[in-house]
Amino acid sequence: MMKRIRTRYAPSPTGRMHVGNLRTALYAYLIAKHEGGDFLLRIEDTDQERQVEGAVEIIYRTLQKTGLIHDEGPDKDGGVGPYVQSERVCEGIYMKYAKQLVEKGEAYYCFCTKERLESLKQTLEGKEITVYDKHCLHLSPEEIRANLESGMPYVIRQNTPNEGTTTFHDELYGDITVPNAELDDMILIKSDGFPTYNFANVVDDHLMGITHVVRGNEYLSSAPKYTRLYQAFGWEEPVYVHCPLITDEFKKKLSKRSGHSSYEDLIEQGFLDEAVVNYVALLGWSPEDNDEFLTLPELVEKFDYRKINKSPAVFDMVKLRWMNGEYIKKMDRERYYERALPEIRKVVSKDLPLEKIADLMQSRIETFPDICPAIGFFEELPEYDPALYTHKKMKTDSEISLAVLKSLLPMLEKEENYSVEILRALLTGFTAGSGRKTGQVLWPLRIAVSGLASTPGGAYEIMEILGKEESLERIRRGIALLEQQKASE
RNA sequence: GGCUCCAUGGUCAAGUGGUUAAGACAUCGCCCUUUCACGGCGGUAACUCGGGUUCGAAUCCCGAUGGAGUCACCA
Repeated sequence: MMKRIRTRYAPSPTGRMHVGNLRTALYAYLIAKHEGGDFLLRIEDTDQERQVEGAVEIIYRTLQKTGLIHDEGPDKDGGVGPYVQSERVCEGIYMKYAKQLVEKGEAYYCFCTKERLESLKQTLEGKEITVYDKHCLHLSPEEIRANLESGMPYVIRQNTPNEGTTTFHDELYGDITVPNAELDDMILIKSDGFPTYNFANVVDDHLMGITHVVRGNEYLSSAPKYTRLYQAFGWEEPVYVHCPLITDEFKKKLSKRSGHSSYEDLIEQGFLDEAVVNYVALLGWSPEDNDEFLTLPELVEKFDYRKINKSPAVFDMVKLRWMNGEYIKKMDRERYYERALPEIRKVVSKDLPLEKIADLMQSRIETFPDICPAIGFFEELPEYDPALYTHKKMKTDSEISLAVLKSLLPMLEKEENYSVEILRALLTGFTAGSGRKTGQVLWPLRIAVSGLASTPGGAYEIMEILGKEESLERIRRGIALLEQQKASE
């Protein structure tokens, strides 16, 4: 009987969630849910200085919107709480376990000052590197007791031997062996009494019964330190799944600090939750049947972490945009209007049928803000060059255009119903009777009512939206423009 | 620089010893169309290199090269 799978997402509340984190959360969720397991949320707020107001709310909101619903967390007690590390600090959990390690000789008190640590620093290729020299490991028990009693600030460090190697197993990468000499004596408990991420993570994953640790590839090189911790405690190690990195176009790790978009930024830029989740799921994994469009339940069903790619993936905004466009096309009316109408209102203040403008745009946009630059001509006819009336392929020029518009005008003045159907019937009838090509009629007409070489929709749709009065006004202006041009020749 | 990981078109990504090396995005061309978009059809484009193992290697091994990650009282 297999143990019930438990995974967790353990963010630190430092702001918005960037897509790398989102993908890690998603994979953790999928791994658990694929097997009917539990997905927990744990807040890792052990860094007092990096706390950001409201960041926890962002985490809740993001998980909610993306559908990654946790089974246990600060707001849903599953019996292994608290689920916020600062609260666990208050319960003395980490200190208790750290002292256990000190007693076993697996960790030790360190009283080194910032200045001394600074002197250990060396620079390699512009990067600052500090390797602790185990100075305090050699303190006598008396010295340690005296230091503690005098209230001297201290940290607790892991004691890693300088000889031998440590091996851990990752589901994707296999066995990875690292020389122990490479493993720094990392700090377990900071001088403010809080644990470091490294320590709290191991303790909590164990205490919360996490079976599969899902995290980013950037933790691969510190993983052996965690293994040593598990061994020091005598605890069973979880299954590790290190997800490949998501990078920018220069193949650098995506990070908040370099100003890469967060999930919330993307939503603000007009992307849909489902599209972002869908796209991000495909960065490092693909379904067997090759169908790229997957809902969250479908992902749960099809996801197999053994098939996650090992190499990093470039975040391709162009493909995300395409996928978002596909999602927009498939949106039902109501939901689409909800997002599209506010965009349209940014540009159109006149009393026009906004839903019709929205309908016109649905198959033409990839993100919602794409709407704005395309519909300005509805609000106001732009100044345009009469040369637009000349189009070789349409077999039309300013002379033909002028003639067509002039003969169209009285007919259109008589018509009251400016619906697409009626206009089409009217115009096709005219075209047939005039002996002209369709393009020779509709091209000039569309230019006149839009002033643009390319528009969403054709002349019928535009005129329906503009209505009779405005359409006629624009046609008259077109005629005037063409006559003016003719006169100046 | 040490350590570790990675290596199929510009990008994502199938492929686990024998394939004409899938598919998607992008790109280019054609068709459809009153323009644009949608849609349809088609094209260009890849196994980093060098050694092995094997009848046979994108696939296994070694090396080189390249890229990335990491080396905090941050997570």
